[in-house]
Amino acid sequence: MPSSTVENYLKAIYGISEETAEPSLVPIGRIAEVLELTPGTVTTMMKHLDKEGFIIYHPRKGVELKEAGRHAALQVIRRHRLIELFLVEVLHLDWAHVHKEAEVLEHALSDLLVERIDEMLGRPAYDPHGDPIPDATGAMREDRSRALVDCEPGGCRLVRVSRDEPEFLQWLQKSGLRPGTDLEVVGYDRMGGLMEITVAGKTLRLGEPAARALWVV
Amino acid sequence: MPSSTVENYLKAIYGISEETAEPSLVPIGRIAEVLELTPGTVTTMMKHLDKEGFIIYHPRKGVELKEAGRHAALQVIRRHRLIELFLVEVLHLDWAHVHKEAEVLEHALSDLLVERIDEMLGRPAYDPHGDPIPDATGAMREDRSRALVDCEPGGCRLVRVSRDEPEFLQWLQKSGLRPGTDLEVVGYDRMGGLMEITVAGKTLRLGEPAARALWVV
DNA sequence: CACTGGACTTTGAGGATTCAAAACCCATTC
DNA sequence: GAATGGGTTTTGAATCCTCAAAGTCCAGTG
Repeated sequence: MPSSTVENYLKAIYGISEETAEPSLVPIGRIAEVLELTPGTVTTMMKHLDKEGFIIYHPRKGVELKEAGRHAALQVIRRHRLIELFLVEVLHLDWAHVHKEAEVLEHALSDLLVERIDEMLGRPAYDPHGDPIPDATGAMREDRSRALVDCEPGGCRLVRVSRDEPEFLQWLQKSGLRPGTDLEVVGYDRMGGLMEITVAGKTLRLGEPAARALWVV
Repeated sequence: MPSSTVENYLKAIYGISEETAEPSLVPIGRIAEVLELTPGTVTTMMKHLDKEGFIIYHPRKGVELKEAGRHAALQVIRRHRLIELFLVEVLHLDWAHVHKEAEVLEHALSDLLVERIDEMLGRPAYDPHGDPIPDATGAMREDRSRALVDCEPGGCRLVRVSRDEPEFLQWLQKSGLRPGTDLEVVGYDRMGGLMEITVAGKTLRLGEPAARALWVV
């Protein structure tokens, strides 16, 4: 029932609200930034989403998702992640390129089709980037990973990658880094923002933005 | 590049122009009927499609596709038919229900994805309804079938079904009629509009609209 | 407490797509 | 040749989503 535009707003709001551990209001400017729209456009839509019962709009403060909004967002995220996995597993598309494809398809698949795909993939819990896939009710695994950048030297396993750029993902792949890969932190130079790790015997140096996008247990 | 709205107009125009053997101008009212829009809406869009170079708009007479329009239409039809086959073959959706699903997805799949699906299905020539699938250049098999309603008594093979309603398709399926099924025309009562055929030993009676939607060789 | 800067809201507008209803054109009829 | 009627076009308006730019609010500063 919500248009794909509305779905994208809700997904963005959900995503931003998940960025911080503490629950807090999502600022309008942040939504505008994520969706690459002007703040005025977002304000207009926030009033609309409030009237529709998806969010509570606190003028000049920000917005928060209501249950209906959270649920709609999780359904879109579920579709997105199932589609990504489907494209990789069944159609053998490249891990690095499925994101944009899924961004479109997540608004075009019927519930029946999503259910069929979910079933075919064996009700998977994680997508190709290591993000948890919500089940049909919206529930998903708690994330227990830490950002690599916060790790002390020692062994750990990469479980999630929180960036979407194909170039970055392709570089990871070439470096042997995929969700599931075991690695060892050699050391981190906080001042220089440079981390040294070992993967399959080879030594790699990561900049801080990269080390912040890799999540390990 | 054309919006999905434009794609639907072009697909409709192409479809109507294929209804008659002789090439002739496609009337505005027919397009409105197929797309369930008012004639005024269609007129507006025809001017736009003409300006964009997809068609030639002859006011008060009708429209004809230019090469760009024909090509765009065939690409959409290609996507539609490949998606239908994919849904049936890979996701095991019911033959009777894939049309509406494909109607949405045909506007959401990238060229890369279409190519991948085409390859996976072995570059198929026909979709689940027996309609020919254009190749990447827009070329497709010539259709040599005749409407069942025009057949003399004797044996023939069902190759195509030209209606989309799930109820009709489900009824066909229950009656053992699918593209590829051999059948025998027992007789046709033109006045009563009733055709009697034999399928796998069983006798079936078809009304004229049904006998007109079944195509045989 | 007045001032400033930054974030947010408002306003006016435009593109895409659609409708209802009035106006129009023209082949056919009388 | 004028009238009729059906298909087409025009007109005015609405919805959805978007922007630019002007206006507003408020936390923090001096």
